[in-house]
Amino acid sequence: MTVRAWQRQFLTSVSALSVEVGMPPSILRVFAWMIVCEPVEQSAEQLRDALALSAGSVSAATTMLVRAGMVERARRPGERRLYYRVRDDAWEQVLRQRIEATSHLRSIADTVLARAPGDQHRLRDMRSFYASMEKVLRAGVRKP
Amino acid sequence: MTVRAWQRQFLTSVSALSVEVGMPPSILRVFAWMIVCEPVEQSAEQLRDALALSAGSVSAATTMLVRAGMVERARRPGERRLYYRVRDDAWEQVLRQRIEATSHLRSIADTVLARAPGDQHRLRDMRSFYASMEKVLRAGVRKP
DNA sequence: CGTAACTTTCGGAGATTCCTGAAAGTTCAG
DNA sequence: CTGAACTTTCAGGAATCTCCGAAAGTTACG
Repeated sequence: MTVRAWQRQFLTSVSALSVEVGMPPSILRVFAWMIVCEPVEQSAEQLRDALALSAGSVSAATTMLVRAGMVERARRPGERRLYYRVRDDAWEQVLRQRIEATSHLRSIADTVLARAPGDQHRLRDMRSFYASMEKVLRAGVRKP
Repeated sequence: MTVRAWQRQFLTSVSALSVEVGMPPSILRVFAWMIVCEPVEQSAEQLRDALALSAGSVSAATTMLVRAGMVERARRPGERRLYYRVRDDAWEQVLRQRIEATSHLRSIADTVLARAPGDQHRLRDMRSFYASMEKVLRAGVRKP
């Protein structure tokens, strides 16, 4: 399996974001590869070869991506190998997680506001930011 | 300057997010403190005392927060000290940066799509996710 | 200017993270 | 049930990150 130039470019562009996304490069690389690989389904060994990762890293990455709902496993009858592919609703999962994270921030602000005396102008700003963000994102779920 | 229980709770809740936000705990703690501190304006020394940080860490944190547009410096005439306070438009800056990041992801997808042959169903999904995200966020800027 | 008050820079220690490679665990064909 | 193929777990090491503290740099008053 040879990695083409445009695929390599995609891999590096995406894994460069590992720090801002807060994910290990190897996991980002695996997911990026699964977006551009051919064929769509890849075995752990294919991932290992294409990305020059150890078997352990591939296992950790696939486990994590499956748990996050971005990737799904597929077994083929009469084969020991597992295959992985991007889920159709992968991006909905991403959105869901963002909503969750936003909601969490808002609830932190809520909780502390309930305990804090006085004006708390700055805290209220924070809460209304995340509240409106949350609303906007949830509205984005229902396809317009 | 004594840190109250509700303030401490806020500090820990926020700094617990350092890994998912992708920011050092100390910077997050400084920003969190600036949201709940009294008085609103704090000198570097006050930050140092309240958060038990070294002068160097406080300096790094304030520099970073000022550069990110979340915090502003204030000088007082006839005083050597610098004071810091949360900017009124701090959260607009956060939103702006999110839009930027989203737009960047979309443009990565765009660029690679232009170079990739064939169907690229998965890449197009990614692009349209970030494109619609971008649109939604930009709409969120104009206050409803 | 000189000095005192305050802030920033910078080298390095300590902690954490990420990845590898080997060993153990699973799964399926025979 | 046995053995081979494949996957997961885990300890360890390298690289990175984060923070501290001392020294250098700034700023404002006398």
